Amino acid sequence: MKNKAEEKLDTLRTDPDEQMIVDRIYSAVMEQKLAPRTKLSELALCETFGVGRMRVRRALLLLSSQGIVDLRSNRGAYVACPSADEAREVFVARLMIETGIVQELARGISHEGIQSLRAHVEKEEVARKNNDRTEMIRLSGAFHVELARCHNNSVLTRVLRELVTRTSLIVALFGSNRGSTCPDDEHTSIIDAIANGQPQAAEDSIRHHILHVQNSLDLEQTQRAEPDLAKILTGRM
Amino acid sequence: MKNKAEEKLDTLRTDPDEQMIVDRIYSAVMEQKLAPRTKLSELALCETFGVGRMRVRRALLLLSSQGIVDLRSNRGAYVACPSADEAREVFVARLMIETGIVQELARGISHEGIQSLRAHVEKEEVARKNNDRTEMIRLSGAFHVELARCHNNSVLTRVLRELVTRTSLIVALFGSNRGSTCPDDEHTSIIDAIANGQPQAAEDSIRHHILHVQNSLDLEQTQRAEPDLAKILTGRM
DNA sequence: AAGTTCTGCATTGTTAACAATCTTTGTCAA
DNA sequence: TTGACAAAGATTGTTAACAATGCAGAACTT
Repeated sequence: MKNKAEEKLDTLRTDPDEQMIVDRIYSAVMEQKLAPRTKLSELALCETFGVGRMRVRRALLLLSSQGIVDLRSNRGAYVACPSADEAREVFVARLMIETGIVQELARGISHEGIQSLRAHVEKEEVARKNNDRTEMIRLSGAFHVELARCHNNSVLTRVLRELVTRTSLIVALFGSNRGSTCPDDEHTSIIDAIANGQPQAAEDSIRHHILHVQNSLDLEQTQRAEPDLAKILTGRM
Repeated sequence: MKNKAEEKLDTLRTDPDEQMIVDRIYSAVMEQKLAPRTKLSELALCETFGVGRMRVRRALLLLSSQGIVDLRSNRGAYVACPSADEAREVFVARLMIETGIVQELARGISHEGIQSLRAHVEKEEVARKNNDRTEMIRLSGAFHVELARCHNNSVLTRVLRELVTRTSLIVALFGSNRGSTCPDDEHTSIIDAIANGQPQAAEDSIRHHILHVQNSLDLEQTQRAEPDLAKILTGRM
């Protein structure tokens, strides 16, 4: 008989396939390769990932439960298109959670934590030098998830990953001109405050940083997309 | 042709059936009617809710993505059984989010918000007088979700709902003797601080309150359940 | 009697066919 | 030309059968 201690915990909850699809779509959204309102047809995803329809549908359900994808009955899955109100909610939640995280990190972070954060910013600088826009966008968002990861809290990490991804959608929708990536020096100053054990400074830095992103957006514009298209195409441009 | 303005937004993402199943299981866990490790067989759920297997499986997938249910490959779905580490994560997250919420509520809450909170505590008192244990447990948790709802932030509300529900599981697993329900006066003092516009007092109250719950638990016990059972049944009791 | 292996049953996972809905295209009438 | 209507095609939603896995009990061996 098998030893009780050898109980297998290898029975993972979600199949690798499924998680892979979810992760890939997450990444694509974060990197702004998938724009809001993009249709995600089941057939296309099946072919792309080489899996059956069931897996795709489960992945889409998970994505929709996290606000990354909108499922419309009998009409398919679309990359989510957050409203201005939803956008504000996301920023409020991010402010609350991220200020809390950096405060606590400043009160005591592991050495490896600091190192991984510095290494991250290093990568950002490289991407900037190489003018690798996709990588820059990806790393800008990932930095914030990395902060949560340093806190060693899987709940907060998961939530923050969702919020950062939705922020990508929001920037794509409401960004004035370009996908404003986080300026790298702001990340550095956040790390410095944490490393120096200054909770208040860390909180101020990240609040300033998040507000900086939010203020670069135009969340007040009357309407979006749909009417634009209609007017542009019916009117004489 | 249909008017553009009449666009139907009625295409809800999740079918009512599905959401109903999820909600019912959520409620049952919150009320501690569903204990951790309880098996949720597909057949039983199909019969209970009178729906097909697909709906049940989708509901279970959603629940598992929120840590309420564990899906074990080829072995079925079980009510989640959080580890002590996960429990600590939940409390850390709750402290961070809830202190943030009450602080901001204290800086400005709508009149209806205060009223709904007071009404909620009223209900708790009634349940207490009636010795309605189930209702007391339910309301104790719901109060915290209600705080988030007053903040008008659907993201935070959803996260907090998940955290409160997982807390029910944690209390069921690690509670010393009984399902310790939140003492009603602590809720009242939180509301008072909010109503009086005292962010710091509100934060202190809720921190004290959450820590009170956490400290009533025994998160340090060496092992749980499984080994106990083995020893009890193999040994001569 | 204890333990091991084997067989049958129950439950879950997957697939494929079918049904329902939406979108598009083409036709017709005003 | 514009609008409405209808049919064809494509996409999604659902169901049911099948396959695979795990579990429990019986039979067998030592």
